[in-house]
Amino acid sequence: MRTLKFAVLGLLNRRPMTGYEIGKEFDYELGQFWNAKHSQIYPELKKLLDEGLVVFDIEISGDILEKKRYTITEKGQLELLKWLHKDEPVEKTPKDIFRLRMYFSNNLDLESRIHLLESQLIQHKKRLSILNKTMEQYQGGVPPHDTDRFGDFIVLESAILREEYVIKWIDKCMGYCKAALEKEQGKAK
Amino acid sequence: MRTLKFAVLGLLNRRPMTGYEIGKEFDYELGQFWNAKHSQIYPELKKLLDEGLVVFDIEISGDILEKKRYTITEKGQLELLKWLHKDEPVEKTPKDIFRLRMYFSNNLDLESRIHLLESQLIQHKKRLSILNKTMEQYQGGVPPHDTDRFGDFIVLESAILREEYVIKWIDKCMGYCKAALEKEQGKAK
DNA sequence: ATTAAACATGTCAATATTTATATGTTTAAC
DNA sequence: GTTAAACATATAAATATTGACATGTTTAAT
Repeated sequence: MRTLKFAVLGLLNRRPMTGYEIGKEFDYELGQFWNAKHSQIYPELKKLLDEGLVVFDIEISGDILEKKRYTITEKGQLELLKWLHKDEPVEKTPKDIFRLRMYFSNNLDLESRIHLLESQLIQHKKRLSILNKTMEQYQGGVPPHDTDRFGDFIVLESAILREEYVIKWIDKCMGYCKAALEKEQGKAK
Repeated sequence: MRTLKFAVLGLLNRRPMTGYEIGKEFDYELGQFWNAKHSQIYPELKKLLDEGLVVFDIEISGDILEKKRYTITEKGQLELLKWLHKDEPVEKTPKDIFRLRMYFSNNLDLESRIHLLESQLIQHKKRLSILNKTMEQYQGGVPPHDTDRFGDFIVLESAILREEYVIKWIDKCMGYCKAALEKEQGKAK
């Protein structure tokens, strides 16, 4: 349903941007829940332009480099608002390769499983610590509800809670595997 | 990286199945983290057949209906095992339309936001209650680590924890919006 | 001056996924 | 006997996404 369309419109509604800058946005807070490569962004911008939802100005950077700075049109804002108001049913849960792997993990010996879980745990803890670091800038509390910062803040919070849940789950799995391993080793004695 | 290939191999490694039955599997525990439509499954089975990773027998059901029951080959099992052992880096977090919407939610009035959050909350609570119901069958504790049930159990647990985190997040967002609304109404008085 | 990293824009091919179209059989309920 | 739901297989078209190819400029460091 062309979600990228609305991701781009939403970003341009914050401020005019070039395609490159839109791509950069996916490196920050929003990137935790949406992203696209430049090979998808540029064609999407072209489409939005054709539909009259955005316009662009050429900006010269340095001597000759032409940057296209896109601005959302009134029509674009209207479509964005309409989309934002939509009360759509919860999506089906997203695909997750690691869980798929764990679903079949009974085929792995316990040591391999523990190794895989450990590796994921380290990475998620690292990710969480980065997210927590990012959260430090919000010492002043929740940003005003009518500013862009509000959106930044709540998705960051979601990302943090998400990592916490994943870590909790991995810990549990690790507990099951370690308990089984000890039981096996006890029997072996 | 053809993840569906391994999802199918993993399922066929549990027991021989028809394409239709593979599709059904995505309705249960596994469906929380992987799924595919039959229009993707049948071509995938054909590919696996060409690659010698599965074989099939024709089974007659009723008078004439031919069912193709696929079985994983030794080669298929080897590939599956190799894939299961792979220690791959954590994926980038999956896309989520509702969070994208909330990211731009500063453009919505507080009432609309609360309405959208409320709608999501109800749906997630319902989903959680279904998952908890499913969990009831595991009264006997964690299934043995070398059985299929183990996989069923841990992904179900992950799904439950996930819903709990989402609900926690939505509650927080709702709290922010309601607080802001009260503050606004206080000012209006 | 040189160089590397970041900035900047685009297309193309391949892969993945969804939606629609197509065609039937079997089973269980009425 | 009829009917509806579930079972069963498959292809085609459209959409979404990724990875590779292609080309160049600007900025900051050395």
